[in-house]
Amino acid sequence: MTRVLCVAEKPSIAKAVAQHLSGGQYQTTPTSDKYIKNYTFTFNFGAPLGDSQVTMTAVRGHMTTAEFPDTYKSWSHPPPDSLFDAPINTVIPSDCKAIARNIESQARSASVLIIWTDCDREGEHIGSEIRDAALKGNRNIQVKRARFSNVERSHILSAARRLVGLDQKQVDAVAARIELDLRIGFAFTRFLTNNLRPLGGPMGELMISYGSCQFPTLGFVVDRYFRVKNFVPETFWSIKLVHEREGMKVNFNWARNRLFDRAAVTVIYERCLRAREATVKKVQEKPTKKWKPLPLTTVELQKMATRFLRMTGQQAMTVAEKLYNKGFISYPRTETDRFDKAMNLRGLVEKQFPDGRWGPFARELITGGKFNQPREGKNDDKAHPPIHPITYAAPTVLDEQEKKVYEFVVRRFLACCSDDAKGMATDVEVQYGEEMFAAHGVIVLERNYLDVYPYENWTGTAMLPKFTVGERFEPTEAMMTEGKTSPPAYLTEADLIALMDANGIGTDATMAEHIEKIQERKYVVTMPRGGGGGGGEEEDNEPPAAAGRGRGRGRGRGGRAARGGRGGARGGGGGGGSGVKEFIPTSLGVALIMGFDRMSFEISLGKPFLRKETELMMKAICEGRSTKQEFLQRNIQQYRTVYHQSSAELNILRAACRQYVFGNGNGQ
DNA sequence: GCAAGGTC
Repeated sequence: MTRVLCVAEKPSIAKAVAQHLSGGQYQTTPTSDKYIKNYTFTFNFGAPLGDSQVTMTAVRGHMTTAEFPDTYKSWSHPPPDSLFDAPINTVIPSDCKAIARNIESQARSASVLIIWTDCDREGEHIGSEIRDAALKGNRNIQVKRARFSNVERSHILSAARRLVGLDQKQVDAVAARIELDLRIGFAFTRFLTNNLRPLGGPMGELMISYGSCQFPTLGFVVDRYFRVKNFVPETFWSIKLVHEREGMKVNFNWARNRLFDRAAVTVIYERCLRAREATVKKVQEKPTKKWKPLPLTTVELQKMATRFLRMTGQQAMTVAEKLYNKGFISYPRTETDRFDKAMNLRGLVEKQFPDGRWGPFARELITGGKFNQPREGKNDDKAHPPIHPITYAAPTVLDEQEKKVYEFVVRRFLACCSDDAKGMATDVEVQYGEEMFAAHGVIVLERNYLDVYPYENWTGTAMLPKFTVGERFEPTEAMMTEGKTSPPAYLTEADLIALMDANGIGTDATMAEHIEKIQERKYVVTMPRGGGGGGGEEEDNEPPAAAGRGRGRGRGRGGRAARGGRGGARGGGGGGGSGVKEFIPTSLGVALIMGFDRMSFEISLGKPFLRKETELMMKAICEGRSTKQEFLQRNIQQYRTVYHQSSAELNILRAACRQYVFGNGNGQ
């Protein structure tokens, strides 16, 4: 019999795969790592391996770490820029030694190694770490890799019979990223801390770190801060048309919405009044629907948790991990928003029958024939399915936080397996003078998923009275109104996560960590939205992080929110008690970003472009269009130039710090 | 004392 060693990325996968391959007939042996067990069983891999004696074990994510030699311990000499070409050692940290030894010794008695890490880039690199540990124990071991994207029995069995090789290109791409992040992170952190310390104040004590993800994250917060601060309200005018019929008040919206020219609106308005009557030009009734949500990804979970569960993204992830480790929900780190067609979703819905809150809804899906296949998003990380409940967890076995997250995951899943909400939309268009006005109404006919998913509602739900094409009527009310544009709102955590996601900053597993990091470093603070400071509308000179703004959230896109009517911008739902927090940079955070922005290099460290480029170059390595050597040569050279230019223009950075942190001079 | 990425 062939002797085969299998290694997964985490203990839970090792167990699940062992279970499927052995049909439950396996033996368990503990290792010297408290989380990792070895499972032994027999399995027939088909040709060429055939009947095999298998040991299945795992690592716990990356097993090695990159570090500089001890001679580079000092922060001042050799100078930080020596880190751009210092040697790098890849070592196994002490808490991973037992894991490596286990693989090494198991490899001695095996002739084949099969790597069962996640099928993403990092997984491929972890696979290479496993390979290296195994080769240390057995130089002749044959290395194979299983490709699988979920732990369904049939999928695992077919993956075991279609083994492939490790993809060295992906391994190289990750190795290049690791090396670059280490060099630039350490070099710039030492540079900033050393050179800003003499300024005193907060810089005298704090560590000023730089990281390829934390700086762009800070950049987003600072960027929005300035868009709020520099916002200049503009006055606009509009025409409001109201008609009462059958006891209902119908608001017609002006097709031009609003104009920033008072005289023009006055002329148009007077023409409307002279026409006296409005004519109905179009009446359209058509079925409409509100789509059910997409299957749940990590990014979406974090966004929803910060909006509706009063948690930070980080807290939501910690709780989700606990639920995962207890076996209640699936793996919480995924980019996938489509379920594999082979998955037995009905079975998972049935598991929710016992619940008093959503059990009846789940039952209706299955026994009432209301089950619908979930929508399919465009993302598939080929490593994990969307987040979904695995088994039923009674409320008594969960703590308060776990209850909230579990409830959300279940409701989201049931919503996905339900049907879109359905309604009837009515559009009425009228001509008044030479201007067009329109009213829109919706009647909800079937709530469907909305019944189990309270995080959404179908607003704007209103019935319209009967109108007939060609009829004329004298509007009850026609008014010229004045309003002011209001500034965009500060970023919420959900906004920040969305920006990071869109710009490729961090991964689903690390975004929340970067957000924590820039708070820990005192680059940003959070404040309750609408709270603090009394929110004087005209004040514009408050220092960063000094006061919250009493503003409702803007409704428009592109930061141009408007509220019509005379009252101007007032409390549009952001009032106290919403629990939503917004991110505001500290004076230090502003100084760092502005300092780099004002220097004369092409791409500022505070912008997301460099990191995006890194991401693209990693892709290029994976696709064979570039190599690790080329990546490192180019990037290190680029950052070295930035480093030396930053040294040469240190006065600009220091001036920005004096300006924003101490309020001295204009910093130019 | 420094990064970002895995996972517990």
